[in-house]
Amino acid sequence: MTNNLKVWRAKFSYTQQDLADKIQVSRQTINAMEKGKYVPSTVLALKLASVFEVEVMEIFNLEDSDWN
Amino acid sequence: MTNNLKVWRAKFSYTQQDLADKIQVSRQTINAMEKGKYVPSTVLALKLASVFEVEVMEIFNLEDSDWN
DNA sequence: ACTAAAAGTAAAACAAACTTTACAAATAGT
DNA sequence: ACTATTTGTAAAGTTTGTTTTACTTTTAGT
Repeated sequence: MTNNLKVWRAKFSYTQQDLADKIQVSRQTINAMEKGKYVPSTVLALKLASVFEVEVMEIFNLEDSDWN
Repeated sequence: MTNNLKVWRAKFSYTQQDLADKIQVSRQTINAMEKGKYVPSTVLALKLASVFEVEVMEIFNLEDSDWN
């Protein structure tokens, strides 16, 4: 799975800390997400979509490898 | 967070096992999700959305309590 | 160049997702 | 009613998400 978190965050001029506060996670969680270090929970995905007012799929995308 | 998994699954006449196979998890994982026993990963949410060809938000919805 | 803010990273600890096995309860078809 | 299929549930175990603390590196402003 890939994500455009960094792009959306830039678009809103939020720091990682700003975004972390908004969705109530630690800054490291935001950082690790942007770095693709792990797959966040659906609640986090929905919260991010809510913050940026977009669909989840505009932030997160499945890769072919997710189906293997 | 709530979900309409059961409704979507019924709409497609899939058994829990069918759906489990499609998104490659155990049947118990599907069952537990439908029962709201835990929050699935974003990969699973995206796979379900893909199977049912809908947006993630048509299956999963945030509750007010998710923001507290 | 200096400084402050932001971002990257890492390890330890804890919480939660997900699997496996196994069995009981409910549902549907004949 | 009988049987097969489907669903519910539970416990133990493994894996992975998330937090906390802390330190280093990068970026931006003056």
